[in-house]
Amino acid sequence: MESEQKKSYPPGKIKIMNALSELMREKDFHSITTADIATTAGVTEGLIYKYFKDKKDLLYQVLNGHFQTFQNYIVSKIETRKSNIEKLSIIIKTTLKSYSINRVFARILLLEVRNSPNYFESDAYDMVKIYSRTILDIINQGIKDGEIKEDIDPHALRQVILGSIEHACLGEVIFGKELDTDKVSEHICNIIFRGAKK
Amino acid sequence: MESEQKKSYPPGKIKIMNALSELMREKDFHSITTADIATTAGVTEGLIYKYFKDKKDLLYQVLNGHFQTFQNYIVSKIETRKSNIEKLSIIIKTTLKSYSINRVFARILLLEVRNSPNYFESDAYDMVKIYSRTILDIINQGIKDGEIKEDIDPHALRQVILGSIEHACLGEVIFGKELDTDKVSEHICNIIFRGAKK
DNA sequence: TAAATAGGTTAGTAATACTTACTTACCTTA
DNA sequence: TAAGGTAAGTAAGTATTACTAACCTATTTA
Repeated sequence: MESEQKKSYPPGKIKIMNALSELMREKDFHSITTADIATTAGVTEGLIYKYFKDKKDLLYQVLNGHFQTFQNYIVSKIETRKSNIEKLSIIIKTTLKSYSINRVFARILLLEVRNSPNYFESDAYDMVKIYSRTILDIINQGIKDGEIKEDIDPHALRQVILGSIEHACLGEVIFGKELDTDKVSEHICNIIFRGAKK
Repeated sequence: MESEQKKSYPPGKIKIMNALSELMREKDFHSITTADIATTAGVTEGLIYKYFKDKKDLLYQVLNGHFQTFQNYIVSKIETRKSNIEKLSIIIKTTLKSYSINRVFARILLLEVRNSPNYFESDAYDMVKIYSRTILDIINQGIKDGEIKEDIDPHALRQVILGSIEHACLGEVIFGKELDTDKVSEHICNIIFRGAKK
């Protein structure tokens, strides 16, 4: 059920990371105490600080662990397609699905890390930048290939795509609502690519 | 310079709220201590708990204060317009501008409150719901009036609109970047209403 | 065999959100 | 005009919690 970490990490470290992951399904990060984490993991509080600089570092590393799953899932889906619009559609659908499958990941990424400045110097954020860059590249290629209108601002389009995805997930992440990712992504793509105006 | 609160609040309460507001321009909520707030306000820590249930309640009330400014600004702009598309465009532009002018407000709304469940029972969240409902109503009216395609899902369109706005502000809020709100909102509207696909 | 290293524990400490008991000043209204 | 009530504010805590330092013990390594 748990166990995303396959690395040759010491067992205690894995237990700690899984414990936080588990607790974050119910509570927000700030109201989870280090004592909580330790007892859930079945280790002592002190051990947390053997493996993690501080509580936030633990959060970032958990985030990074989930990122692996995310990246693999995304990459496995895009490559085969030739059309850039199709690629973007796949990214939208796949990202939505990833967030849906992996809600703790979504919760950390969308709600918990963004308010602490040092997150933006973390490895996890580097991965976000790569992901985000990928989208921009596809957009630019799409404009070059004549699939996307040339009067579209690439950065703006990326913003609309990312914003739509994230906002669509919020209800899910915050209230635990179910989300029909196929349907929602279709609706979003419909709006973004074909436009809402008659 | 400060002073948004005109209500007949006791002076200490106003000072406390303004103090938090001020501190939040530089730090994130969690790294601001109650001692910080008290000294900045020129009162004692105890007084905070005379007027606010806890630190988060203070945050929510500050948010509510800023909401007043926000609502007034928005409302003053929409009413005169007749076209629904135009109304939505104005909302996008005006919201972006509001966030830009009032960054502390944006920071609280987009980064700080969403991760604590009891925010969603606060008065502040009720105002968000009203704002959000307004957008949905305009969309539905737009479909009825034949301005917006009838195969568009109203909730999805709202999500795209809100998501685009919020994501566009993130850089601003997190990194303090400047944002050309007129330009950005134009780009966003261009994509959402006319579509990105050639 | 000595020593270093890895995995883990115990028992703290400092900081910080929040409380309780108290003071002072102001406003009723009888 | 004085008593009583209340609103505004203070002082001095307490309990919780993130984090630390020193210690233990087994297993590898030289």
